[in-house]
Amino acid sequence: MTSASSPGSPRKPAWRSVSASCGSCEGIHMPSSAWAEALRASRNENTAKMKGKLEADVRSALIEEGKTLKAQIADTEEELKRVEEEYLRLGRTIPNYAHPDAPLGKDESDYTILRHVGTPPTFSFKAKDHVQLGEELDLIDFDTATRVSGPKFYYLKREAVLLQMALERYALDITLKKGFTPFITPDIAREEILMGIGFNPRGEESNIYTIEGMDACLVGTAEITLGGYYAGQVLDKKDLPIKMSGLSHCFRREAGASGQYSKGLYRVHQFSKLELFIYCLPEDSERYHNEILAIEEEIFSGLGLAYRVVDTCTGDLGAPAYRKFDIEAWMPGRGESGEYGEVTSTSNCTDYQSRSLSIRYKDDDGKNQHVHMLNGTAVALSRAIVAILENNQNEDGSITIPPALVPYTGFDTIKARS
RNA sequence: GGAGAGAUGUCCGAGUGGUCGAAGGAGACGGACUCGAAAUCCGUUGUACCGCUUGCGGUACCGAGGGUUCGAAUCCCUCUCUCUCCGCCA
Repeated sequence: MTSASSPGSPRKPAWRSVSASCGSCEGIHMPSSAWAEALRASRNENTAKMKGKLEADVRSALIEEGKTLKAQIADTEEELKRVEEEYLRLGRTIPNYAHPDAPLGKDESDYTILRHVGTPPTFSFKAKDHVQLGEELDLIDFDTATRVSGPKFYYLKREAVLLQMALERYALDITLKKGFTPFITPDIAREEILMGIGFNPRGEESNIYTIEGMDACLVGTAEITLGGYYAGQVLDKKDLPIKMSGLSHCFRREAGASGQYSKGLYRVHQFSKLELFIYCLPEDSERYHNEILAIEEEIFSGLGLAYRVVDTCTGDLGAPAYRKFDIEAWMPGRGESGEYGEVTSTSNCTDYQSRSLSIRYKDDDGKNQHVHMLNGTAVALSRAIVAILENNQNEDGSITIPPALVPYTGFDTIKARS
């Protein structure tokens, strides 16, 4: 399903955590559409015979023939529609290939750590987690949000509001310097777009909120709205790459997710995120994947946070992803005495999404080819706030603002409340 | 939200049931004329998919989706968008 510009062979879908086949369905689908086309050709031929003046009995014979054809076409098209739906449904269960260098493995424990950057801070006192910090400094109110909206919602208050906005602008400015066009996207998208990007909006395990009475969902990420932007279009080769940087709210059902590792702001139903998205030529996608990762690293190292870069294993890749890198920032309040927690994720989806969304460009021979599509987190605000609060806490209960954010916040410390 | 008008190819624009993939014009490209250019004249010029294959054949596409009919750009229904007027609103 893809062409990789990399040594070695792409990992076959067999290495993924799913199995699927629609070969048998294809064997029915192709002949059906050819037969429907042949019948339509007969109908058009029949129609063409009736153009001039005709004897009455010749005309009525042709009309009778047309009626027969009409019935056959109706039957065939009904069958074709049924087969086509099944074909597409099965097709969506087939994941992308995986990059030859992606680590082979079954689940998230089989990742490869590519590098560690920065040193986790040490504290001469017992470090608090962001939930406690947020409460003591009156920055985050989970309890009221639970009463007003439900569990896993939160109010940001006071300096936390300014901190979030500062982070947004700090990250946006970096992406602007890298040539990304800024967007604020809709927070709702049609189901067909969700499915084209590779999300399943329906079903028990879906992480997506659907909207009653509409064929639309709340987006879980701006990847959906940025990736849907050019759905159905043929792009000019000279306009590639297209680099977008989109801010949106993100809504996730997170059914069943709870416990120590999901506490506080780490896993919530609603957060804001600045997402990077690139449409490019197939031969360039690997290079741009590394570029997105480099921007993510620049954003997080610029905040003075220690992090590691993870190369996700084949079994833990989402269906559209050919390769995925995560950045995990050190979070002192996580686990017993601090652990790494995911703050960004960037995927090269090659032509997987562009095939289902039909996003193409005209190559030098005038043939339409599918573009490659990549996405990555610039900054997920809620998780960045977790990392900043926990890493920059002081013994007196105050929080030091990372110097890179001070021009945006206008203050350098969140003072302890007495 | 209410009333009315509209949506046709790169653009403008004709087309109210079969001879329409679609007149005419503009633009673009090729050619003639010219030392060259302009003007003029002649010709070519939509997209996607499929099959043989460098040309031809087939199918689909006149805002989108459904319907009527042997046959739909054309008739009917629904929706979307644009314009005008009224109402409402950040």
